[in-house]
Amino acid sequence: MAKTTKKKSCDSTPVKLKSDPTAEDFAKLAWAIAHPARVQIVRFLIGREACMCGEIVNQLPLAQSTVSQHLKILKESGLIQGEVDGPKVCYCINEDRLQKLKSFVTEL
Amino acid sequence: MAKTTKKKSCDSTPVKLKSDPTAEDFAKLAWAIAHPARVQIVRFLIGREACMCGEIVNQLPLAQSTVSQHLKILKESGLIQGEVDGPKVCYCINEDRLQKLKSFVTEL
DNA sequence: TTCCTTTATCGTTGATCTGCGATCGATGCT
DNA sequence: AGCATCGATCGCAGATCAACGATAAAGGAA
Repeated sequence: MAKTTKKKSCDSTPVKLKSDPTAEDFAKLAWAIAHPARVQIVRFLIGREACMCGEIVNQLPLAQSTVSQHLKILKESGLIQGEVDGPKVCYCINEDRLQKLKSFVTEL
Repeated sequence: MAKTTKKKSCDSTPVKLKSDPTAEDFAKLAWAIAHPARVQIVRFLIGREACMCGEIVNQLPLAQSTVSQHLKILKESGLIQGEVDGPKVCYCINEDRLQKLKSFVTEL
């Protein structure tokens, strides 16, 4: 990806698009919620403050393994985090990361 | 399930999350900007108010066909719109749709 | 008309996502 | 110890994405 095949003219316009290092982070956060199930998971977690994985599974018409995958994606984006509590895992929102997403969008 | 297990605010709530139309719309908008190139395109268009496709192509290290694909995705999400102006196409932000995305995120 | 420019679309290749069942690891309980 | 439960991971299928080059379609200029 991004083999940087240079185009010909580079200064035909007075404004140049600066290479945004934030674009990648923005895209990553947006990607995390770019699926209806993950939107619902995030909303659910925000409304519940914290809950177990099994509870989330029960709220969605998806298999446990599928929900676990979505949770993994959300966790990798940093939007949520999970704490092992005995045999269970308690998930909750990462407020800092959520705020980051909000600022990215509002500053558009 | 629902075994009166005294967890921290983790009791069973008969709230169903399936078939949430707003979650789908939210996910669609999030998906539109879930790629660094599309983030940059959107930011660029917001800063420029309106510009031609070729101008966007010159700002990105991507082939013209690839950029056209991204523009198509953004157009399908409703986030941007293009007006045919002779042989060129003038793209601009759909403010209503952008506002919709912002409200979705801020209301998280 | 013929040519040039601008943009969209086609066709391909490889990578990634999504969904599921099955299974494994870890923990708690009896 | 043995067993049940919870959650993560594996492996497979099908679908979609991302990138490119090549080409088509549409309008302006010569």
